[in-house]
Amino acid sequence: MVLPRAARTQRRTRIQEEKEELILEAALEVFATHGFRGSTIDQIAEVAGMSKPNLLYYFRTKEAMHRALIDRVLDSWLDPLREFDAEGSPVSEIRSYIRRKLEMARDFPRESRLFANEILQGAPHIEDELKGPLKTLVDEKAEVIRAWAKAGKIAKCDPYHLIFAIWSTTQHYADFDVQVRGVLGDERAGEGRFEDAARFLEQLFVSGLEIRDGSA
Amino acid sequence: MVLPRAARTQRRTRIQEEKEELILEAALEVFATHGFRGSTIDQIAEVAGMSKPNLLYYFRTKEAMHRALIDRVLDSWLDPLREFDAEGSPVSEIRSYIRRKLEMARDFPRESRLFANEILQGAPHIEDELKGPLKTLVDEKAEVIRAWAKAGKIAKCDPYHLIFAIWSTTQHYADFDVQVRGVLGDERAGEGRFEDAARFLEQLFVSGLEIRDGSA
DNA sequence: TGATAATTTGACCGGTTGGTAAAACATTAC
DNA sequence: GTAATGTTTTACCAACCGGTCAAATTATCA
Repeated sequence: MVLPRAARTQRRTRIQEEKEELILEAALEVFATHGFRGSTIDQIAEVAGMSKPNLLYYFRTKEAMHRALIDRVLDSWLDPLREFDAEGSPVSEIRSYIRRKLEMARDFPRESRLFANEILQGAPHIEDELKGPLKTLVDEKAEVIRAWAKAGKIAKCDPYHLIFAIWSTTQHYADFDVQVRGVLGDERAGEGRFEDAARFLEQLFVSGLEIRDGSA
Repeated sequence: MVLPRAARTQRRTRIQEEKEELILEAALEVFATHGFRGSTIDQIAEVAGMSKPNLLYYFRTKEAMHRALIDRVLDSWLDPLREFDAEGSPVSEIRSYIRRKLEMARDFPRESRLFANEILQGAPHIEDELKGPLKTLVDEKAEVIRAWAKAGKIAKCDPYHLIFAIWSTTQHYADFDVQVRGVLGDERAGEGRFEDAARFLEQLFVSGLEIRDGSA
Protein backbone atom coordinates (compact mmCIF):
# COMPACT_ATOMS: atom_id res chain seq x y z
CA MET A 1 0.00 0.00 0.00
CA VAL A 2 1.44 3.32 -1.13
CA LEU A 3 1.58 6.03 1.49
CA PRO A 4 -0.29 9.30 1.05
CA ARG A 5 1.91 12.30 0.35
CA ALA A 6 1.42 13.70 3.83
CA ALA A 7 2.99 10.60 5.35
CA ARG A 8 6.09 10.99 3.23
CA THR A 9 7.22 14.23 4.79
CA GLN A 10 10.34 14.26 6.91
CA ARG A 11 8.54 14.82 10.16
CA ARG A 12 4.92 14.55 11.24
CA THR A 13 3.57 18.08 11.52
CA ARG A 14 0.96 19.74 13.69
CA ILE A 15 -1.17 20.40 10.60
CA GLN A 16 -1.16 16.73 9.69
CA GLU A 17 -2.33 15.83 13.16
CA GLU A 18 -5.18 18.30 13.04
CA LYS A 19 -6.33 17.66 9.51
CA GLU A 20 -6.35 13.90 9.82
CA GLU A 21 -8.48 14.26 12.91
CA LEU A 22 -10.84 16.58 11.08
CA ILE A 23 -11.13 14.21 8.15
CA LEU A 24 -11.84 11.15 10.27
CA GLU A 25 -14.53 13.04 12.12
CA ALA A 26 -16.16 13.99 8.82
CA ALA A 27 -15.71 10.49 7.42
CA LEU A 28 -17.41 9.03 10.48
CA GLU A 29 -20.38 11.29 9.94
CA VAL A 30 -20.71 10.35 6.29
CA PHE A 31 -19.86 6.63 6.38
CA ALA A 32 -22.18 6.12 9.36
CA THR A 33 -25.18 7.45 7.50
CA HIS A 34 -24.58 6.16 3.99
CA GLY A 35 -22.36 3.11 4.31
CA PHE A 36 -19.11 2.71 2.43
CA ARG A 37 -20.37 2.48 -1.10
CA GLY A 38 -23.06 5.07 -0.57
CA SER A 39 -20.56 7.67 0.61
CA THR A 40 -18.54 9.90 -1.67
CA ILE A 41 -15.19 11.56 -1.12
CA ASP A 42 -16.78 14.85 -2.12
CA GLN A 43 -19.32 14.53 0.68
CA ILE A 44 -16.63 13.86 3.24
CA ALA A 45 -14.55 16.73 1.90
CA GLU A 46 -17.49 19.09 2.19
CA VAL A 47 -18.25 18.07 5.77
CA ALA A 48 -14.58 18.43 6.61
CA GLY A 49 -14.57 21.84 4.95
CA MET A 50 -11.73 21.12 2.58
CA SER A 51 -11.21 20.31 -1.08
CA LYS A 52 -11.22 16.75 -2.37
CA PRO A 53 -7.59 16.72 -3.54
CA ASN A 54 -6.57 18.19 -0.22
CA LEU A 55 -8.32 15.37 1.56
CA LEU A 56 -6.59 12.87 -0.71
CA TYR A 57 -3.30 14.39 0.32
CA TYR A 58 -3.89 12.90 3.78
CA PHE A 59 -5.63 9.67 2.83
CA ARG A 60 -4.73 8.16 -0.51
CA THR A 61 -8.09 6.48 -1.11
CA LYS A 62 -11.63 6.27 0.22
CA GLU A 63 -10.78 2.80 1.47
CA ALA A 64 -7.85 4.16 3.47
CA MET A 65 -10.14 6.58 5.30
CA HIS A 66 -12.59 3.82 6.07
CA ARG A 67 -9.86 1.50 7.22
CA ALA A 68 -8.36 4.12 9.54
CA LEU A 69 -11.77 4.84 10.98
CA ILE A 70 -12.59 1.19 11.60
CA ASP A 71 -9.26 0.54 13.24
CA ARG A 72 -9.65 3.48 15.56
CA VAL A 73 -13.23 2.78 16.52
CA LEU A 74 -13.21 -1.00 16.79
CA ASP A 75 -10.86 -0.97 19.70
CA SER A 76 -12.79 1.47 21.86
CA TRP A 77 -16.00 -0.21 20.85
CA LEU A 78 -15.05 -3.40 22.61
CA ASP A 79 -13.93 -1.72 25.82
CA PRO A 80 -17.17 -2.39 27.72
CA LEU A 81 -16.91 -6.10 27.01
CA ARG A 82 -13.28 -6.15 28.14
CA GLU A 83 -14.30 -4.67 31.47
CA PHE A 84 -16.66 -7.56 32.02
CA ASP A 85 -15.11 -9.01 35.16
CA ALA A 86 -15.11 -12.67 36.17
CA GLU A 87 -14.51 -11.70 39.82
CA GLY A 88 -17.50 -9.39 40.10
CA SER A 89 -21.00 -10.48 40.95
CA PRO A 90 -22.89 -11.69 37.87
CA VAL A 91 -25.89 -9.45 38.37
CA SER A 92 -23.88 -6.27 38.80
CA GLU A 93 -21.52 -7.17 35.94
CA ILE A 94 -24.36 -7.78 33.52
CA ARG A 95 -26.22 -4.75 34.75
CA SER A 96 -23.28 -2.45 34.26
CA TYR A 97 -22.42 -3.98 30.89
CA ILE A 98 -25.91 -3.12 29.71
CA ARG A 99 -25.60 0.39 31.10
CA ARG A 100 -22.28 0.97 29.43
CA LYS A 101 -23.44 -0.35 26.07
CA LEU A 102 -26.54 1.80 26.26
CA GLU A 103 -24.47 4.86 27.10
CA MET A 104 -22.35 4.20 24.06
CA ALA A 105 -25.46 3.88 21.90
CA ARG A 106 -26.58 7.25 23.24
CA ASP A 107 -23.25 9.06 23.11
CA PHE A 108 -21.63 7.46 20.08
CA PRO A 109 -24.42 6.47 17.71
CA ARG A 110 -22.33 7.16 14.64
CA GLU A 111 -19.71 4.66 15.70
CA SER A 112 -22.42 2.08 16.22
CA ARG A 113 -23.92 2.75 12.81
CA LEU A 114 -20.52 2.57 11.16
CA PHE A 115 -20.20 -1.01 12.32
CA ALA A 116 -23.82 -1.83 11.68
CA ASN A 117 -23.48 -0.69 8.07
CA GLU A 118 -20.29 -2.66 7.67
CA ILE A 119 -21.65 -5.88 9.11
CA LEU A 120 -25.00 -5.58 7.37
CA GLN A 121 -23.23 -5.41 4.07
CA GLY A 122 -21.30 -8.56 4.78
CA ALA A 123 -18.35 -7.10 6.70
CA PRO A 124 -16.17 -6.96 3.57
CA HIS A 125 -13.54 -4.87 5.34
CA ILE A 126 -13.49 -6.40 8.82
CA GLU A 127 -14.06 -10.10 8.40
CA ASP A 128 -10.65 -10.87 9.83
CA GLU A 129 -11.28 -8.80 12.93
CA LEU A 130 -14.58 -10.61 13.51
CA LYS A 131 -13.09 -14.04 13.33
CA GLY A 132 -9.93 -13.02 15.15
CA PRO A 133 -9.75 -10.54 18.03
CA LEU A 134 -13.51 -10.22 18.45
CA LYS A 135 -14.12 -13.96 18.54
CA THR A 136 -11.28 -14.45 20.99
CA LEU A 137 -12.65 -11.84 23.35
CA VAL A 138 -16.18 -13.19 23.16
CA ASP A 139 -14.97 -16.77 23.71
CA GLU A 140 -13.20 -15.63 26.82
CA LYS A 141 -16.20 -13.81 28.26
CA ALA A 142 -18.55 -16.62 27.29
CA GLU A 143 -16.42 -18.88 29.45
CA VAL A 144 -16.89 -16.54 32.39
CA ILE A 145 -20.64 -16.62 31.95
CA ARG A 146 -20.66 -20.36 31.61
CA ALA A 147 -18.72 -20.66 34.86
CA TRP A 148 -21.24 -18.45 36.63
CA ALA A 149 -24.06 -20.66 35.43
CA LYS A 150 -22.24 -23.79 36.45
CA ALA A 151 -21.61 -22.35 39.90
CA GLY A 152 -25.34 -21.70 40.21
CA LYS A 153 -25.00 -17.95 40.29
CA ILE A 154 -27.24 -17.38 37.29
CA ALA A 155 -29.65 -19.52 35.34
CA LYS A 156 -28.20 -21.90 32.80
CA CYS A 157 -28.15 -20.31 29.39
CA ASP A 158 -26.16 -20.15 26.19
CA PRO A 159 -23.56 -17.47 26.91
CA TYR A 160 -23.02 -16.56 23.25
CA HIS A 161 -26.67 -15.86 22.66
CA LEU A 162 -26.78 -13.89 25.89
CA ILE A 163 -24.02 -11.66 24.59
CA PHE A 164 -25.76 -11.31 21.23
CA ALA A 165 -28.95 -10.33 23.03
CA ILE A 166 -27.21 -7.60 25.00
CA TRP A 167 -25.48 -6.30 21.89
CA SER A 168 -28.62 -6.22 19.81
CA THR A 169 -30.97 -4.71 22.36
CA THR A 170 -28.59 -1.91 23.29
CA GLN A 171 -27.23 -1.08 19.85
CA HIS A 172 -30.78 -1.02 18.56
CA TYR A 173 -31.18 2.41 20.14
CA ALA A 174 -28.34 3.77 18.02
CA ASP A 175 -28.77 1.83 14.79
CA PHE A 176 -32.55 1.98 14.56
CA ASP A 177 -32.93 5.35 16.21
CA VAL A 178 -35.24 6.71 13.50
CA GLN A 179 -37.58 3.80 13.97
CA VAL A 180 -37.50 4.02 17.75
CA ARG A 181 -38.33 7.71 17.65
CA GLY A 182 -40.93 7.19 14.95
CA VAL A 183 -42.75 4.53 16.93
CA LEU A 184 -42.49 6.26 20.29
CA GLY A 185 -43.84 9.45 18.77
CA ASP A 186 -42.74 12.97 19.53
CA GLU A 187 -44.06 13.03 23.11
CA ARG A 188 -42.50 9.81 24.30
CA ALA A 189 -39.26 10.01 22.34
CA GLY A 190 -37.36 12.56 24.41
CA GLU A 191 -33.94 11.77 25.83
CA GLY A 192 -35.75 9.92 28.60
CA ARG A 193 -36.06 6.98 26.23
CA PHE A 194 -32.56 5.86 27.14
CA GLU A 195 -33.44 5.78 30.81
CA ASP A 196 -36.62 3.88 30.06
CA ALA A 197 -34.67 1.44 27.93
CA ALA A 198 -32.05 0.96 30.65
CA ARG A 199 -34.72 0.23 33.24
CA PHE A 200 -36.49 -2.23 30.98
CA LEU A 201 -33.39 -4.04 29.84
CA GLU A 202 -31.95 -4.35 33.32
CA GLN A 203 -35.20 -5.84 34.52
CA LEU A 204 -35.38 -8.18 31.55
CA PHE A 205 -31.86 -9.53 31.80
CA VAL A 206 -31.53 -9.59 35.55
CA SER A 207 -34.76 -11.38 36.25
CA GLY A 208 -34.46 -13.36 33.05
CA LEU A 209 -31.22 -14.85 34.34
CA GLU A 210 -32.21 -15.30 37.93
CA ILE A 211 -32.26 -18.80 39.28
CA ARG A 212 -35.81 -19.84 40.00
CA ASP A 213 -37.57 -22.70 41.72
CA GLY A 214 -37.62 -25.74 39.53
CA SER A 215 -34.79 -24.60 37.27
CA ALA A 216 -31.97 -27.08 37.14
CA MET B 1 -45.17 9.77 -11.54
CA VAL B 2 -44.89 8.64 -15.15
CA LEU B 3 -45.65 4.99 -15.80
CA PRO B 4 -43.03 2.65 -17.20
CA ARG B 5 -43.59 1.59 -20.79
CA ALA B 6 -44.63 -1.90 -19.78
CA ALA B 7 -47.57 -0.52 -17.83
CA ARG B 8 -48.82 1.35 -20.85
CA THR B 9 -49.62 -1.70 -22.91
CA GLN B 10 -53.21 -2.55 -23.66
CA ARG B 11 -53.34 -5.53 -21.34
CA ARG B 12 -51.08 -6.87 -18.65
CA THR B 13 -49.17 -9.78 -20.14
CA ARG B 14 -47.73 -13.00 -18.77
CA ILE B 15 -44.24 -11.77 -19.59
CA GLN B 16 -44.77 -8.61 -17.55
CA GLU B 17 -45.85 -10.68 -14.59
CA GLU B 18 -42.82 -12.91 -14.80
CA LYS B 19 -40.21 -10.26 -15.48
CA GLU B 20 -41.39 -7.91 -12.77
CA GLU B 21 -41.15 -10.78 -10.34
CA LEU B 22 -37.67 -11.61 -11.56
CA ILE B 23 -36.56 -8.00 -11.23
CA LEU B 24 -37.90 -7.57 -7.71
CA GLU B 25 -36.17 -10.75 -6.66
CA ALA B 26 -32.87 -9.46 -8.05
CA ALA B 27 -33.44 -6.00 -6.58
CA LEU B 28 -34.05 -7.53 -3.16
CA GLU B 29 -30.76 -9.36 -3.39
CA VAL B 30 -28.84 -6.25 -4.34
CA PHE B 31 -30.56 -3.61 -2.21
CA ALA B 32 -30.37 -5.87 0.84
CA THR B 33 -26.60 -6.17 0.63
CA HIS B 34 -25.62 -2.68 -0.53
CA GLY B 35 -28.41 -0.34 0.53
CA PHE B 36 -30.16 1.99 -1.86
CA ARG B 37 -27.33 4.33 -2.71
CA GLY B 38 -24.77 1.57 -2.82
CA SER B 39 -26.72 -0.42 -5.39
CA THR B 40 -26.61 0.16 -9.13
CA ILE B 41 -29.15 -0.61 -11.79
CA ASP B 42 -26.47 -2.51 -13.68
CA GLN B 43 -25.94 -4.82 -10.71
CA ILE B 44 -29.63 -5.55 -10.45
CA ALA B 45 -29.85 -6.10 -14.18
CA GLU B 46 -26.97 -8.53 -14.07
CA VAL B 47 -28.47 -10.54 -11.21
CA ALA B 48 -31.80 -10.57 -13.02
CA GLY B 49 -30.03 -11.71 -16.17
CA MET B 50 -31.32 -8.93 -18.37
CA SER B 51 -30.07 -5.71 -19.89
CA LYS B 52 -30.37 -2.38 -18.11
CA PRO B 53 -32.72 -0.77 -20.64
CA ASN B 54 -34.86 -3.87 -20.50
CA LEU B 55 -35.11 -3.57 -16.76
CA LEU B 56 -36.02 0.10 -17.09
CA TYR B 57 -38.81 -0.94 -19.41
CA TYR B 58 -40.52 -2.47 -16.39
CA PHE B 59 -39.50 0.01 -13.70
CA ARG B 60 -38.92 3.56 -14.78
CA THR B 61 -36.32 4.39 -12.11
CA LYS B 62 -34.19 2.82 -9.42
CA GLU B 63 -36.44 4.48 -6.87
CA ALA B 64 -39.49 2.82 -8.39
CA MET B 65 -37.92 -0.61 -7.92
CA HIS B 66 -37.05 0.16 -4.34
CA ARG B 67 -40.49 1.56 -3.64
CA ALA B 68 -42.20 -1.51 -5.09
CA LEU B 69 -40.00 -3.78 -2.99
CA ILE B 70 -40.61 -1.88 0.22
CA ASP B 71 -44.35 -1.82 -0.31
CA ARG B 72 -44.48 -5.53 -0.98
CA VAL B 73 -42.25 -6.53 1.89
CA LEU B 74 -43.36 -4.13 4.60
CA ASP B 75 -46.79 -5.60 4.76
CA SER B 76 -45.75 -9.21 5.19
CA TRP B 77 -43.03 -8.14 7.56
CA LEU B 78 -45.53 -6.94 10.10
CA ASP B 79 -47.72 -10.03 9.94
CA PRO B 80 -46.26 -11.67 13.05
CA LEU B 81 -47.02 -8.60 15.13
CA ARG B 82 -50.58 -8.45 13.79
CA GLU B 83 -51.14 -12.02 14.94
CA PHE B 84 -50.25 -11.01 18.46
CA ASP B 85 -53.53 -11.78 20.16
CA ALA B 86 -54.97 -10.02 23.19
CA GLU B 87 -57.14 -13.02 23.99
CA GLY B 88 -54.28 -15.54 24.12
CA SER B 89 -52.18 -16.24 27.15
CA PRO B 90 -49.31 -13.75 27.49
CA VAL B 91 -46.60 -16.35 27.78
CA SER B 92 -47.67 -18.31 24.73
CA GLU B 93 -48.28 -15.16 22.68
CA ILE B 94 -44.85 -13.76 23.44
CA ARG B 95 -43.25 -17.12 22.94
CA SER B 96 -44.81 -17.63 19.53
CA TYR B 97 -44.10 -14.05 18.49
CA ILE B 98 -40.43 -14.68 19.17
CA ARG B 99 -40.55 -17.95 17.26
CA ARG B 100 -42.20 -16.38 14.28
CA LYS B 101 -39.81 -13.46 14.16
CA LEU B 102 -36.87 -15.80 14.43
CA GLU B 103 -38.22 -17.95 11.62
CA MET B 104 -38.48 -14.88 9.45
CA ALA B 105 -34.91 -13.93 10.26
CA ARG B 106 -33.87 -17.41 9.20
CA ASP B 107 -36.03 -17.74 6.10
CA PHE B 108 -36.13 -14.15 4.85
CA PRO B 109 -32.87 -12.53 5.88
CA ARG B 110 -32.74 -10.34 2.80
CA GLU B 111 -36.07 -8.78 3.62
CA SER B 112 -34.80 -8.02 7.09
CA ARG B 113 -31.62 -6.47 5.77
CA LEU B 114 -33.55 -4.39 3.26
CA PHE B 115 -35.31 -2.67 6.15
CA ALA B 116 -32.24 -2.56 8.32
CA ASN B 117 -30.33 -0.74 5.60
CA GLU B 118 -33.17 1.63 5.07
CA ILE B 119 -33.64 2.49 8.73
CA LEU B 120 -29.95 2.63 9.46
CA GLN B 121 -29.56 5.26 6.79
CA GLY B 122 -32.29 7.39 8.27
CA ALA B 123 -35.34 5.77 6.62
CA PRO B 124 -35.43 8.37 3.82
CA HIS B 125 -37.96 6.35 1.87
CA ILE B 126 -40.23 5.00 4.60
CA GLU B 127 -40.45 7.68 7.25
CA ASP B 128 -44.18 8.04 6.66
CA GLU B 129 -44.79 4.33 7.09
CA LEU B 130 -42.87 4.35 10.38
CA LYS B 131 -44.84 7.19 11.88
CA GLY B 132 -48.12 6.01 10.37
CA PRO B 133 -49.17 2.37 10.01
CA LEU B 134 -46.26 0.94 11.98
CA LYS B 135 -46.72 3.28 14.92
CA THR B 136 -50.46 2.62 14.96
CA LEU B 137 -49.95 -1.13 15.04
CA VAL B 138 -47.33 -0.93 17.77
CA ASP B 139 -49.47 1.42 19.84
CA GLU B 140 -52.28 -1.06 19.64
CA LYS B 141 -50.17 -4.04 20.69
CA ALA B 142 -48.44 -2.03 23.40
CA GLU B 143 -51.87 -1.45 24.89
CA VAL B 144 -52.48 -5.20 24.96
CA ILE B 145 -49.22 -5.76 26.80
CA ARG B 146 -49.94 -2.97 29.22
CA ALA B 147 -53.30 -4.55 29.99
CA TRP B 148 -51.65 -7.90 30.67
CA ALA B 149 -49.25 -6.23 33.09
CA LYS B 150 -52.06 -4.36 34.80
CA ALA B 151 -54.05 -7.59 35.19
CA GLY B 152 -51.03 -9.14 36.87
CA LYS B 153 -50.44 -11.67 34.13
CA ILE B 154 -46.88 -10.55 33.44
CA ALA B 155 -44.42 -8.33 35.25
CA LYS B 156 -44.84 -4.61 34.88
CA CYS B 157 -42.67 -3.31 32.09
CA ASP B 158 -42.54 -0.72 29.35
CA PRO B 159 -44.38 -2.41 26.45
CA TYR B 160 -42.65 -0.37 23.76
CA HIS B 161 -39.20 -1.34 24.93
CA LEU B 162 -40.34 -4.93 25.20
CA ILE B 163 -41.34 -4.87 21.55
CA PHE B 164 -38.05 -3.22 20.59
CA ALA B 165 -36.19 -5.91 22.50
CA ILE B 166 -37.98 -8.69 20.65
CA TRP B 167 -37.40 -7.00 17.31
CA SER B 168 -33.73 -6.38 17.91
CA THR B 169 -32.82 -9.75 19.35
CA THR B 170 -34.54 -11.71 16.61
CA GLN B 171 -33.62 -9.57 13.63
CA HIS B 172 -30.05 -9.58 14.85
CA TYR B 173 -29.71 -13.10 13.46
CA ALA B 174 -30.55 -11.86 9.97
CA ASP B 175 -28.97 -8.41 9.96
CA PHE B 176 -25.75 -9.29 11.76
CA ASP B 177 -25.48 -12.81 10.44
CA VAL B 178 -21.83 -12.45 9.39
CA GLN B 179 -20.90 -11.37 12.87
CA VAL B 180 -22.92 -14.11 14.53
CA ARG B 181 -21.29 -16.75 12.37
CA GLY B 182 -17.88 -15.19 12.78
CA VAL B 183 -18.10 -15.19 16.56
CA LEU B 184 -19.67 -18.63 16.87
CA GLY B 185 -16.99 -20.09 14.65
CA ASP B 186 -17.43 -22.72 12.01
CA GLU B 187 -18.24 -25.55 14.41
CA ARG B 188 -20.94 -23.82 16.41
CA ALA B 189 -22.46 -21.78 13.56
CA GLY B 190 -24.47 -24.47 11.80
CA GLU B 191 -28.17 -24.09 11.24
CA GLY B 192 -28.62 -25.18 14.84
CA ARG B 193 -27.84 -21.63 15.87
CA PHE B 194 -31.45 -20.64 15.24
CA GLU B 195 -32.71 -23.34 17.55
CA ASP B 196 -30.19 -22.30 20.20
CA ALA B 197 -31.25 -18.70 19.80
CA ALA B 198 -34.92 -19.62 20.08
CA ARG B 199 -34.32 -21.56 23.26
CA PHE B 200 -32.29 -18.78 24.81
CA LEU B 201 -34.66 -15.97 23.85
CA GLU B 202 -37.75 -17.80 25.02
CA GLN B 203 -36.11 -18.45 28.35
CA LEU B 204 -34.97 -14.84 28.62
CA PHE B 205 -38.29 -13.23 27.80
CA VAL B 206 -40.56 -15.70 29.51
CA SER B 207 -38.76 -15.77 32.80
CA GLY B 208 -37.79 -12.11 32.44
CA LEU B 209 -41.47 -11.20 32.37
CA GLU B 210 -42.70 -13.64 34.97
CA ILE B 211 -44.24 -12.21 38.07
CA ARG B 212 -42.00 -12.88 41.01
CA ASP B 213 -42.20 -12.55 44.76
CA GLY B 214 -41.73 -9.00 45.82
CA SER B 215 -42.57 -7.50 42.44
CA ALA B 216 -45.40 -5.01 42.65
C1' DT C 1 -49.46 -15.72 -42.68
C1' DG C 2 -49.20 -11.23 -41.90
C1' DA C 3 -50.09 -7.21 -39.23
C1' DT C 4 -49.95 -5.36 -34.89
C1' DA C 5 -48.52 -5.00 -30.25
C1' DA C 6 -45.01 -6.07 -26.91
C1' DT C 7 -40.24 -6.77 -25.73
C1' DT C 8 -35.30 -6.37 -26.05
C1' DT C 9 -31.03 -4.33 -27.34
C1' DG C 10 -27.02 -1.28 -28.61
C1' DA C 11 -25.59 3.17 -28.85
C1' DC C 12 -25.56 7.04 -26.50
C1' DC C 13 -25.85 11.30 -23.06
C1' DG C 14 -24.94 14.39 -19.30
C1' DG C 15 -23.59 14.22 -14.64
C1' DT C 16 -20.94 12.13 -10.94
C1' DT C 17 -17.26 9.48 -9.04
C1' DG C 18 -12.54 8.16 -7.40
C1' DG C 19 -8.33 9.72 -8.24
C1' DT C 20 -4.02 12.37 -10.52
C1' DA C 21 -0.63 16.06 -11.93
C1' DA C 22 1.43 20.11 -11.46
C1' DA C 23 1.70 24.44 -10.14
C1' DA C 24 0.54 28.01 -6.59
C1' DC C 25 0.67 28.99 -2.00
C1' DA C 26 1.95 28.82 3.03
C1' DT C 27 5.04 27.54 6.78
C1' DT C 28 9.17 26.63 8.95
C1' DA C 29 14.09 26.63 9.87
C1' DC C 30 18.13 28.83 9.32
C1' DG D 1 14.84 37.21 4.27
C1' DT D 2 15.13 33.23 1.80
C1' DA D 3 15.32 28.58 0.71
C1' DA D 4 13.57 24.27 1.66
C1' DT D 5 9.72 21.88 3.07
C1' DG D 6 4.95 21.19 3.50
C1' DT D 7 0.07 22.29 2.03
C1' DT D 8 -3.68 23.58 -0.96
C1' DT D 9 -5.85 24.43 -5.27
C1' DT D 10 -7.05 24.33 -10.19
C1' DA D 11 -7.65 21.72 -13.95
C1' DC D 12 -8.24 17.46 -15.47
C1' DC D 13 -9.19 12.25 -16.63
C1' DA D 14 -11.22 7.78 -17.28
C1' DA D 15 -14.70 4.95 -15.47
C1' DC D 16 -19.20 4.63 -13.87
C1' DC D 17 -23.92 6.02 -13.07
C1' DG D 18 -28.98 6.72 -13.97
C1' DG D 19 -31.57 7.12 -17.72
C1' DT D 20 -33.16 7.85 -22.98
C1' DC D 21 -33.95 6.67 -27.74
C1' DA D 22 -34.75 4.43 -31.83
C1' DA D 23 -34.24 0.50 -34.10
C1' DA D 24 -34.37 -4.54 -34.07
C1' DT D 25 -36.53 -8.55 -32.47
C1' DT D 26 -40.12 -11.45 -30.76
C1' DA D 27 -44.84 -12.78 -29.33
C1' DT D 28 -49.83 -12.56 -30.20
C1' DC D 29 -53.83 -13.15 -32.63
C1' DA D 30 -57.11 -12.44 -36.55
